[in-house]
Amino acid sequence: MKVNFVIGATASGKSGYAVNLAKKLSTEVVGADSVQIYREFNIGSAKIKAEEMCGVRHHLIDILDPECPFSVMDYQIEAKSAISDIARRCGEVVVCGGTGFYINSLVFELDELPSADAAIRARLECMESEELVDFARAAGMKLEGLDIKNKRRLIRAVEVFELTGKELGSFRSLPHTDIEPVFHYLRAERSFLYERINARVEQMIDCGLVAETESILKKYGASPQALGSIGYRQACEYLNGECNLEVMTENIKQATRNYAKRQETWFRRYLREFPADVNFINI
RNA sequence: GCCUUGGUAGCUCAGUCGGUAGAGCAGCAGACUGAAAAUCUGCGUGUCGGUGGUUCGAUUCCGCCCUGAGGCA
Repeated sequence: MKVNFVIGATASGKSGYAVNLAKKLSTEVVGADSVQIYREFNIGSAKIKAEEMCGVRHHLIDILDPECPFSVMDYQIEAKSAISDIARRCGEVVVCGGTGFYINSLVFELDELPSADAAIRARLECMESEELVDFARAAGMKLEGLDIKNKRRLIRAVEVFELTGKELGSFRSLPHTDIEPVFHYLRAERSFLYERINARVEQMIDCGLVAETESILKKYGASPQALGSIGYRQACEYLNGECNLEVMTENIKQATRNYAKRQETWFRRYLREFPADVNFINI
């Protein structure tokens, strides 16, 4: 099954491009964005507005309440089902988003790993990285190939080992799914992209990012995982009195630029595996 | 005009009891299997403000000049 993926760094103009492409192909759009999944995270996630959809139906945007946990596996299940439904009705499919990890789950199968286990994570979270390494060794786990300085990954690896008795690396099979991707990669000079990001952050703040964050905090507390994402995290710091508005603005711009760079690193490497299936669009 | 204090990496600053210098951030490059807008890794030559002097050797000590900040008149 052929699927169009509209990808690129944040603020590269994916949403608008995807709407146009979907209109041309008489089809619908599936989001691939880990924050836009959530209702109420609108301004800070640069979620497409109803009027900007121009009548094109969008899937996997606004499907969850803020307090619901969500992971790539959940994404894969939901997105695959939406994709086959759209393919059956419209023929073509457009997926659009900047979460490379989610895109990946549609192109390569995820191995049958256990899901996150809150109790195990809570227990491991209390340890320092070095303690975790000793703990894993003592449990008989092999550590080669593991990024032992990355606590979050280390915890995941130990979690998988405790639940299955096998190393995370031993699951690595990653077969292709039945999706044949065609990538539309939006790209720009780094400095130009950074200017667009700076301008968009100013816009988000003018449009009420702080008020949006405050309202989410009021309704759900600080626990929603998306509150840790760019924009919301800094707005929380501001609301906690940790910085003033100007510092918050600069911090959001900075974090967004850093993120855009990480996205480009991901996509650059990723697209090397599909040299014949990439349509480069310079913005 | 005088006094004090600063001028070192793109930015904020450390340091060299005289042997030409290093952190954080930025920037760049990279990793990525159920938290991924997350998490983590690697990369540091710059007339040490200018110019004279002392010295084998000065960014470091001394003189003068330029310049920022504060104070006294």
